[in-house]
Amino acid sequence: MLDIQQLRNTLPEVAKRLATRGYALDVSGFELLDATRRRIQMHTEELQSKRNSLARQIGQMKAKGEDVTELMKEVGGLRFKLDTLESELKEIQEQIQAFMLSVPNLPHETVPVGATEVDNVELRKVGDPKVFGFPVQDHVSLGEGLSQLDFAVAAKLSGSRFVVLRGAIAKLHRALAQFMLDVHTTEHGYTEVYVPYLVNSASMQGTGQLPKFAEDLFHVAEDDLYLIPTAEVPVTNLMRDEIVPQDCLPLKFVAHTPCFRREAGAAGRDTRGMIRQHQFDKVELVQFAHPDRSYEALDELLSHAEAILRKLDLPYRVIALCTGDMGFSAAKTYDIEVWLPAQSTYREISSCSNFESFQSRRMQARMRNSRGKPELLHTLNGSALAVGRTLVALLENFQNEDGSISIPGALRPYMGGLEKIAPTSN
RNA sequence: GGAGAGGUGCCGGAGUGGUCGAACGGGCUUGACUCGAAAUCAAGUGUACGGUUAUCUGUACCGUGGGUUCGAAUCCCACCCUCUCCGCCA
Repeated sequence: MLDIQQLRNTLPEVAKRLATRGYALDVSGFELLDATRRRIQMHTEELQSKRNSLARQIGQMKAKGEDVTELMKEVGGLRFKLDTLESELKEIQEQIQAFMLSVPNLPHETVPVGATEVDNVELRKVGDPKVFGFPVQDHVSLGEGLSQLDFAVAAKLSGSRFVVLRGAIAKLHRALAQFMLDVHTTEHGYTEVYVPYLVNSASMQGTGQLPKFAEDLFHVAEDDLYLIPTAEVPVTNLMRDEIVPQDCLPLKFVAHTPCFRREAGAAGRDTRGMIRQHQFDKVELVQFAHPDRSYEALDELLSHAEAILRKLDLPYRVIALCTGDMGFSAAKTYDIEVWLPAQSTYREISSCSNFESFQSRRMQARMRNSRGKPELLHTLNGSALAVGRTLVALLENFQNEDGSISIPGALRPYMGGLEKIAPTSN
């Protein structure tokens, strides 16, 4: 949520910046709404003030045993008018709140301006795509060839966009998550947290999934709880309605969780394989930063995600998303894309964003600043990494001609020393 | 799931219809004392939204949402959460 003061005071500039991400701010609609609100609010508060002072007088006079029928009559006359005004005020404030919740974040000034992903800017490529001396297979045929990746049985259990892993590949999947958690906690200074996978609507609103993106979420109607689409939701909401001392910043958390997404708008996209599933695991980094230092924190967080790919010897590139391609809540986003040889392309494996105060304003996540006043802090997060897609990348990049998979050195300690996954591996 | 207790400011904790935005204590800030610190003393210290603007001022907020009343932290209703006991249970 944007700062409503900023909207009032610099409406044309805000509209212009939002236009760069393809969002048409309803300027006149907002102006009308806000002007109406102001008029009703002033009128309401004036009458409330009058009522309060009369009520106070009645109390004082009654205490002295004086007659109050005149005053009672006067205050009674206010009542109907006040009831009407108060409900009008409430309604318009709800409208303004709904409006504010629907406006996306302002792009940071360093974000490249553009309409779609073709305008994204590649910042760097790291590692060279390996040249294979044989026809490469994709992860589906590799995994099914090893009888360790099973989409058919998953469809029987749950439908499309699910997978069952078996044997060494299931273990490799687990190893990846353990490895990532260990690197972030021991080398990058993150505190590991274990969090609920079901959250309430206030949490979803805090990070921006609600109210606009309900169709992307799995909702348990009976309990009005949502399955988390990313650990960002529960971990960021740890600080909802909290005020922390500024010297404890930055707060850095890492969590490994499953993520659940309905993929409602993705019909027909990435239907083959593990790229786009209803359920996948992710190791997520979340930082709460001082507002003056959140962009340093973003660079740092990005480097933490990259570190995993470097340690795994996976070729990747880093992309700065353009204004039109960024998510609703982000002020600036870097994507990391990993090389997938079977598709001869880079595919997203991480997304690292600074949300500035967009989420913290919704959540009222604050710090006490040097003047002793509460001030919104900045929130950041990034995948480090999406476990399922990392598994895909490993299978494809470390495949051998015989269909076996070599295991990168960094993961062998987590695989009981196993160097290669062959059809018989468990 | 059943029974009981409770949810108040940064924290602890008073407050059962009227000047309560809220006693008291702690914390924090500033000042005094001190070479400095501690201790002590004094003063200050909620959030949000308006109006006016270096000031001052109005309104709202005591788990959430309704209701009663001239007036609600205080009374009524519903819901949420926490704790204790019982039941159940990975």
